[in-house]
Amino acid sequence: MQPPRATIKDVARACGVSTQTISRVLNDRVDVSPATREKVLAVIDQMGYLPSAYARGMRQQSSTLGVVLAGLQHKGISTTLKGITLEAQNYGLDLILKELPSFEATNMKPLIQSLMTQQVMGIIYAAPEVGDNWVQVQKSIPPHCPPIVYLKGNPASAPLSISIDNYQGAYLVSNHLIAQGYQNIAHISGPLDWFEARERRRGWSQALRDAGRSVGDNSLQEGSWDTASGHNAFTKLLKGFPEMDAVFVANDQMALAVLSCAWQHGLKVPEQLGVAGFDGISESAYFIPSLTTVKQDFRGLGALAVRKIKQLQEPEMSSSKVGADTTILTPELIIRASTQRSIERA
Amino acid sequence: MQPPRATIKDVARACGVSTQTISRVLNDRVDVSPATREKVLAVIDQMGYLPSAYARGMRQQSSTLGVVLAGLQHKGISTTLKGITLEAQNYGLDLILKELPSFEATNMKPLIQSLMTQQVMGIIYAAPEVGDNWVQVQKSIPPHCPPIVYLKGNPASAPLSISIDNYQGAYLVSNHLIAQGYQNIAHISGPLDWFEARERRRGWSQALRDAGRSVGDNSLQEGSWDTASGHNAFTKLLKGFPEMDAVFVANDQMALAVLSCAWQHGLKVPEQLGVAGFDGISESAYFIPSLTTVKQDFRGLGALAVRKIKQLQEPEMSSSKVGADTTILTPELIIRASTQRSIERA
DNA sequence: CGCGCTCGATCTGAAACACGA
DNA sequence: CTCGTGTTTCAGATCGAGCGC
Repeated sequence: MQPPRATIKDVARACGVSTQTISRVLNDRVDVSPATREKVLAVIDQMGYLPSAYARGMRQQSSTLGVVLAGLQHKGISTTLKGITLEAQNYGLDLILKELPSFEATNMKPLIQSLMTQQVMGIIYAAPEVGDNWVQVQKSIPPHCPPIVYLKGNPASAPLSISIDNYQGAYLVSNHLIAQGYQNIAHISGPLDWFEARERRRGWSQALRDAGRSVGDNSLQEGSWDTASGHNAFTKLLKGFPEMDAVFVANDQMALAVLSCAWQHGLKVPEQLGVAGFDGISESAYFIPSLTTVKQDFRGLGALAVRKIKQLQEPEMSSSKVGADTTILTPELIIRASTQRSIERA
Repeated sequence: MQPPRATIKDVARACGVSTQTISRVLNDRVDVSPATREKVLAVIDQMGYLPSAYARGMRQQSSTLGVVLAGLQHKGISTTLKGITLEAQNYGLDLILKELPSFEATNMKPLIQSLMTQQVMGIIYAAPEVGDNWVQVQKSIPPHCPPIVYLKGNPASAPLSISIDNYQGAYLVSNHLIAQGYQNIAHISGPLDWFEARERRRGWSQALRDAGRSVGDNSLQEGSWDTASGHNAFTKLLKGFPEMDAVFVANDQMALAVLSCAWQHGLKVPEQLGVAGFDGISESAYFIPSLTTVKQDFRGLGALAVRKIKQLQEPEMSSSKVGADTTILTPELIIRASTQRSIERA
């Protein structure tokens, strides 16, 4: 077999100095003579020595971040994670990832505990707020828990959170549909036990009411975010709300199914039916026709979360213990062909 | 401030036993009397004690997995990661994630070293094989490196690898286009410094040749996997290969752009133009028209990788040190409306 | 620059105890 | 009463690095 991995002692012996000197070189201290330092570095390189994070972690603050998320198959989640990984690497932080097996999973105590066992310096919680799982999370937080930054939930429910103004985005896009002259605007929502889904619905209904329109029960259908569910929901709307001439869909993936279904029924978009989505995934520019949507900066969201945790480590911050630190990002309306009946399609 | 976290000593003191007994309870040993065990568990729960993974890691084999990947924004990659996370949690493994900032990044030595510093038991390398970065990876592997399982690369280049038979998938779908009676079949490839892109192109050209067709330079355009690049590539094909009546696109996202562009030019799919993709992302069933594609089991790929590393830990395996352990998964052809000109579109 | 101690857990060897022969 | 046998427990050394002196 191969020899066990070299330790700091092996290096020390090979250099003819004490382990302390090696340690100093590793940590870039000044009190080592240039000659010794060079010699040590050479030996380290030659032996392929790497310090043990475990041993080191016993004496120092860890530089590991925990991330809890759910639904990696959704583009918004995976893009957020990309933002997190890149920013964490910028700051030299390691990252331990946990994924909830399903959105309904409420018992995350073991996940949080496992992260605490790893001595993480902070936790980014990017799983959606569904039903009462927020309560479950709160109950799962053990004493001595590192700071947790919550993404994409109800900003009111957590002390440290970053979210996107779903209400505002939905209001903007609904208003745009009204301005384009559409009369009967339906909504396909996300699962209504999701906070984000409820906010988007609220933006839609408020925009209609502010424009003096009535909001009937038959103009709303609930989806599950999945493309397939968009198909079902739209089919029901066609039956139950035949006067519909526009629909605001709670995410782009379901909007894709609406476009597909409308095409199969020979409905012309945007002439006979206006369609708008939410999320602003890059593919939406290539839907047929290109999709009007509300763009969220998922990547920026992830990066911001990392920076927030990093800030909490600064000594001056930890003392001031900001009671509530809530950031709300504003989404951006992107107008494309699927809602512009006045002009030629691009 | 709050008191520091409880250690095993605190628990021992509170129970009036030695730390050794606590340790035994934590590790589910048999040699603890039921009374003592219960008492200890109660105190642990009451104090909110959690063992430190660092201290533990100094004496035992770690149960942490390292994952290196690139391109989380691509659906295939994020789905693979989902497979990895869920399977790892099945086995009680922790997971440290590293993402290459770009596909071109070749200097991954620091990433691998950082993982080794964390004493990972194995590494899953799911970044694509691009250009000569394979050579770079090899050079970056320090001595005493834990086993590395490579996903999606050239199976020949790594001892431990899992990949999907891109050649076979491409051959199947190209053959299908031929069988449907399409005469002039173009290809939009991925970036040709990617192994996978070259394999798919090879499958396409071989299928054409086997059918007695010639393969001209003007029937091939290179994309970058991104939807936008599909648009460019297709525009060039329209100009340079006007007799084209079908196109095999190297991934679904670029195929979306082809459908979009064809629609803008008034080209009817599948009647005037057959279109097929690769990957089998769930949205492709809702493209207009629904897309024929080659489905890869990304999730299964990730799960398999975890199991493979797990296997290597079994003592009987490590001794037999299998020289080359290569798994090649077979992709599945999914025939949808975009290539079926004989029948009505669904 | 180095010695010796420390971090928090695990491992080793052996002690303390109960039991029946 | 002593001796083995087996169970339960403990004190002390130990892992690899960092820190004070």
